[in-house]
Amino acid sequence: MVKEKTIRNTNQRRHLLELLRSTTSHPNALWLYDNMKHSFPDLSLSTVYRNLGILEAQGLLLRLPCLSFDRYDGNTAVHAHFYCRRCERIYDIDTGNFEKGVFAGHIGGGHEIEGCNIILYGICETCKSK
Amino acid sequence: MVKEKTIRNTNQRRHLLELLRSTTSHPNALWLYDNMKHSFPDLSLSTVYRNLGILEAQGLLLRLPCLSFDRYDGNTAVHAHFYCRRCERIYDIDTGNFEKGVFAGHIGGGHEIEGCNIILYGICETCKSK
DNA sequence: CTCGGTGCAAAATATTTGCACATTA
DNA sequence: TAATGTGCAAATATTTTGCACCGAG
Repeated sequence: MVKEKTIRNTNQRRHLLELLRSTTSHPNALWLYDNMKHSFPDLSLSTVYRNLGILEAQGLLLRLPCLSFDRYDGNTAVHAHFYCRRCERIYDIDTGNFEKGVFAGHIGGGHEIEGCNIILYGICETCKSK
Repeated sequence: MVKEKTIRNTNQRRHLLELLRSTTSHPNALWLYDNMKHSFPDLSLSTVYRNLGILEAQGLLLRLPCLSFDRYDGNTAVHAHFYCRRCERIYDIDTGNFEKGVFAGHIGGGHEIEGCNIILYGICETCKSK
């Protein structure tokens, strides 16, 4: 048995989560840092990053996987991607007409939707069979 | 009328696209750079980045928006996101039971799917009405 | 011959880590 | 008081930019 680390309840982390819950603006680490400076003048950005990581691991927040771009695909047809969190491989997934549902107005509110990215994640077939 | 820039057809860019089309591994810029070094010993990483940008603008490749993480959401319920490419705001989108389709096995191949991120993009209601 | 493209170096951006000190339980 | 957490500085990692030269059209 590996001993679990005790997670302490620090002011900084509690405040960070409250701040994040008080807004719907999906801020980044820097915004959270700036907005905590009033209450914690000595706050460090690394503390924000570390606590975001901890809160994420506890399932208390979501990290949005959608805005920083770094891998490329020569296949420009509409398709989804499956990301294996074990081997980090990315697979193309044929979605058939699944995306159509999006454009058929099932979801989307009043926004003008130009496209849609679907990223599935989990453990891939290859890793599962090991 | 603004004069369009002529896009030239350079060896590096042609080769880059061929390389990207020859693989399904969704490489990043560095991988592409490394694999082009044989043919272009003097190649620079910036050239790779610049050409990826050009090819993307031409619709000849897709940039995957799924692996580098930098914005956070205090709402941990299952929901999708809408990203406005004009104002860069992110909106929460209630998808009702839309995601269920994913888990119902409509798509996914043989992989073990743990979750699913749906990111819509376009122009938001507010920007549209300006 | 002209202007877009390239390589190089430096800058900008974003995130992580090592370490000594502070704080929680 | 024994870890865990924090601030700071430095290290990483990734992408962008300035500039002089190169080369496609």
